[in-house]
Amino acid sequence: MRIGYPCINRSVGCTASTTFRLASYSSVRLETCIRNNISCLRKILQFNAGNGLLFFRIPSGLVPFASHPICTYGWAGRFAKDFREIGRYIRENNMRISMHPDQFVLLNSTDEEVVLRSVSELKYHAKVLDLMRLGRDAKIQLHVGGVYGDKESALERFAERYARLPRQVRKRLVVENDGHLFSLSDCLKLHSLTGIPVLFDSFHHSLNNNGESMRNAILLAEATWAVQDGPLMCDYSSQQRGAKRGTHASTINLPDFAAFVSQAKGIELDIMLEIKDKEKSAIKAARLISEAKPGN
DNA sequence: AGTTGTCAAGCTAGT
DNA sequence: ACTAGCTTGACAACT
Repeated sequence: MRIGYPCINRSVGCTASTTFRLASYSSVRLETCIRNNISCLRKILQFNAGNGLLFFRIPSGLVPFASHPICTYGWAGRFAKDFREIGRYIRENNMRISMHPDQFVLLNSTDEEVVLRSVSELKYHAKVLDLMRLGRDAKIQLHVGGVYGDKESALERFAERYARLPRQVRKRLVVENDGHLFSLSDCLKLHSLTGIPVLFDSFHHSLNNNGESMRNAILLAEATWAVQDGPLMCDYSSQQRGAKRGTHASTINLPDFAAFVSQAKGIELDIMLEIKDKEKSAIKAARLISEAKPGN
């Protein structure tokens, strides 16, 4: 079981997703920005390795404007060697990687333009992982998208468009249950239509479910992952005490986390902690896991 | 130096 | 009609 956190590390003193305004775009500006982001990504991965955190979500903003028409700069060639080195570091340390395109990526939109932009953005995400030469277990996670007034046809549109995606994208794409529209059972329906693996978000599941127990839900999601896809990926968060329902906790509640892990007993999975204090909570969780392991 | 309006992109639910 | 929320605030113009 690998433990990780998404995108931002507040200890290393840099971010791997610095950006700039479209209005001030230039290839020089972009190159500088990418160089800084890549260098920070290295630092974060080293920090993670040193702290037993082997699961990380690479921010979508690593290469700003990568899928925008303004970007004609050959960043993939220019930074090919850097991506390869980072990929080697990831593999040598047995790390797991995910990416999560932002809310504008909607495969099932009723607007064809939105779909086209979404596919470009997905290709960019796949390109980053391919440049790192990561295996098929490095995943791109997406929500189903909007309902557009009819959930069944929204699911069908996703399935149709998934089938037509380039292989490089399709082999990495996984779908995640969300907290108010598409539940685990909706995602499982999508899996039966397409074969797409289902990334299980435990917090979303607690907000939006069809009565499945936590353990049963984990088992159902786990069954959608083929061997080549790697172990089941899970997003984990807990409710901030006293805050509005759906608010992520500011720091990890270890007893809650231990209870979740016990629900997954005997199931191989990697867990990403969507908790506001990021690596701080992840380190606590990873320590809990390694102390619980016999022989450690 | 610190504050604040705005930033490529979409949709839903709550107010 | 407007805004918060979503995987993640930060850029850049202004005071």
